[in-house]
Amino acid sequence: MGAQGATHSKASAAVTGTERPKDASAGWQDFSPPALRPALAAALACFMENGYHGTTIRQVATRAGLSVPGLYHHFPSKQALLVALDAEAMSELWTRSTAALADGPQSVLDRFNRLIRCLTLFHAHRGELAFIALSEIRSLEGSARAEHIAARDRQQALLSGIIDEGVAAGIFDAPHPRETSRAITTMCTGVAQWYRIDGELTPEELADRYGRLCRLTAGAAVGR
Amino acid sequence: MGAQGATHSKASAAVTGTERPKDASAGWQDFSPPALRPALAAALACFMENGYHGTTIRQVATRAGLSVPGLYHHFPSKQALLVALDAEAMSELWTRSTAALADGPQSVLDRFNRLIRCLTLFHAHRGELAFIALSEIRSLEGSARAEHIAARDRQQALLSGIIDEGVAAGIFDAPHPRETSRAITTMCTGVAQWYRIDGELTPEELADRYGRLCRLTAGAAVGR
DNA sequence: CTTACTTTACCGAGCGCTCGATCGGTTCAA
DNA sequence: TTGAACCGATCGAGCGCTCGGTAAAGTAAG
Repeated sequence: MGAQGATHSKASAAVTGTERPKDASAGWQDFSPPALRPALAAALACFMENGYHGTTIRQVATRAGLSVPGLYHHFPSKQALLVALDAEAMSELWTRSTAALADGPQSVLDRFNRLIRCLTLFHAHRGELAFIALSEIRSLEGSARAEHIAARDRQQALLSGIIDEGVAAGIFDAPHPRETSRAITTMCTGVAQWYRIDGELTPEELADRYGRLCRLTAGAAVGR
Repeated sequence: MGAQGATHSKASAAVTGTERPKDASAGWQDFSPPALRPALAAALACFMENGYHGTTIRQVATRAGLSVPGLYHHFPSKQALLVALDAEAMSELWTRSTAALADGPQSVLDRFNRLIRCLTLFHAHRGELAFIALSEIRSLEGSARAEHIAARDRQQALLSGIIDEGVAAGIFDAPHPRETSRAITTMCTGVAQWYRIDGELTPEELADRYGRLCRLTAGAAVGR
């Protein structure tokens, strides 16, 4: 765990260009508006189809209904599109995760359940954003990659901290907490790779099922 | 290096010739030689660093110690390099998995344990190959993509079939076998994303830990 | 053992094209 | 009158790929 204390609402609204209620404690389960600027939404769709290097700025511009210079009016480079998408993904997940942890009973199992629910809902609702942020790390240039990795480690520490707590308290039976935590993270981020919002399960149903699976994996008493 | 006697062979002629022992039932846990032709090994290294679209033919050629036309003497196109790597990954995993299932006691739990062990060992030892096969699906053109997906579904069916059996037999407690099977697959393939062969754990230690995690996730009696 | 021919393995040079990015504009609401 | 929003035309660099060749090893008839 680290000491990051008072890092509250920052540049997220500036990134999306839209104002959002941003309740600090509640609202981490609300996912109504995608809320990406048109150029970013177009870039996200293109990156999903062909990857960052497989996408041309002409494709992004066409998808955004712009000419190439029109696109460059909003973003200075192709790389900036990727960096903005990545920052949006990481900051939204962090904001929601910390809100979920703060919102409700503070027992280890309660916080574990809410964090798993948050991770699952996020990767179901924001699957494309999460997928690009995860799969295009190596396309991030210069300091952007280091910043992404720092954000990812900080995020990962939320879960592994809770698991360590749970093991110490005897709530979880996990002889190798590192692998347990990594496996659970992988399960949840993996949702972004296959879940479709128009499939059989709602994100909430999925979150319930994954909650149970993750408790099992962590060696907790089952429940539900 | 290698003062005398011991024949730690370079064996590049045999490697290029693509002959392998091919033990039918045992040997699915043996992972000694990477055994890729030089051009393929170079392509794999480049794709790992920059992805398929982010890699140039010139980079692959340089890494293989060849000129560009020299590389094209061995493979007809950049796409053919990717297809060959993908086919190698999928067929090796399939061969090992079916061998693991056939090799030993046939109870549901025994087969489950061996398949998980096989999946974990493969993704630990052949992480780069598995990672490219998983992450560059969308870079496969034409029928190659459909063939990859067919191979992947066939592979996935091995695990989900066993889980269905186990649920029917009361060995596993999994009210939603589809999600359980998908979660376990994700956990095992995820190994390729973070495991380093020179890290703290040997592949065998990792396989033991993941075996326990997967039994927990499937709702089996724990063991070990 | 020579000679003639084939095969394998490669490379220097460069083709046609597309890439990300830019320049010098025009439009239009405030 | 301004400045944000936008575009047609185009740039140099670099892309995947190919052309025409060379050097060496293999093959086999004379």
